[in-house]
Amino acid sequence: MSNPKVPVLEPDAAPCCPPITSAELSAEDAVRMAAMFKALSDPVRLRLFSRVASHPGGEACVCDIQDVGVSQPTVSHHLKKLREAGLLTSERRGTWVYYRVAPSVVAGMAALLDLSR
Amino acid sequence: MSNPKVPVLEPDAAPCCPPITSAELSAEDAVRMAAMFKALSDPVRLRLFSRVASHPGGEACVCDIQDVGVSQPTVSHHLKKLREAGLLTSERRGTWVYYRVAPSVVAGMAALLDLSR
DNA sequence: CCAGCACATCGACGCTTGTCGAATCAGCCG
DNA sequence: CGGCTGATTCGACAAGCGTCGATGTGCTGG
Repeated sequence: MSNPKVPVLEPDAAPCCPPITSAELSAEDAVRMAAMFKALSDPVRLRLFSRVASHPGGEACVCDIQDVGVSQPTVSHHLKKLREAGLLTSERRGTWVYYRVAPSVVAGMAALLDLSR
Repeated sequence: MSNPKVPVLEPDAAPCCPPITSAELSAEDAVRMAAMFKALSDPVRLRLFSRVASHPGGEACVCDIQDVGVSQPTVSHHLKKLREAGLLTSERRGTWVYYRVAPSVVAGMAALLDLSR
């Protein structure tokens, strides 16, 4: 729509939405948030995300996490999806590419699901 | 162990997983959690879920939330998906069917995404 | 008992998505 | 340079998903 190559969210940590119990989502917010949930809606992607998130130092090289039972191009494909959704960021350092989670974006999803507010 | 319709907010909150930063998900847990995220990965479903969650009294009749821009069978289809994922429960009372959120399940998803632990 | 409302199911149709092998790009080192 | 390893992109294909109209089911009221 507005911008074809920028992912769903920007770094500016705008938490999108209050807890889902306090008010219903607008159609636009629903589209944005659904895109993030969609990024985590595949078991392989969720495992990759989990491996990055739980990796010591907060980042992981592709070579460290790619053993999830699918081919290496498929891993790359899924990491791209997570990147495009704004949940992961990547950085090339020499031969390797390192991924880390985008904390604010994930925190926004968690806040949305927090029913105790 | 089966407590059919008690609106518990129980230690049943051990359904799946610790925060995703503490350890990587197993393949089985990834499948289970991915199914829940998938249920929220469609904008229409997310809006329906949002409307139920934010409805006064914690429950909503289909007729109150079905105006989300798609046909009535499609709404029914999406509510079924949310039910099958365990995120919503339904109960028929007379002519109407009321939906409400399953708090422990949603709390489990939120806890998984809680990066600050 | 029948008309009507609320909701669910069915069958069909496009579009999207996950997956793979092959090819390509990007650094490193001998 | 030339080969090697790590990672992404490409093209293709089957399966899955969202959507609809038509139809079915359950309940209420006349």
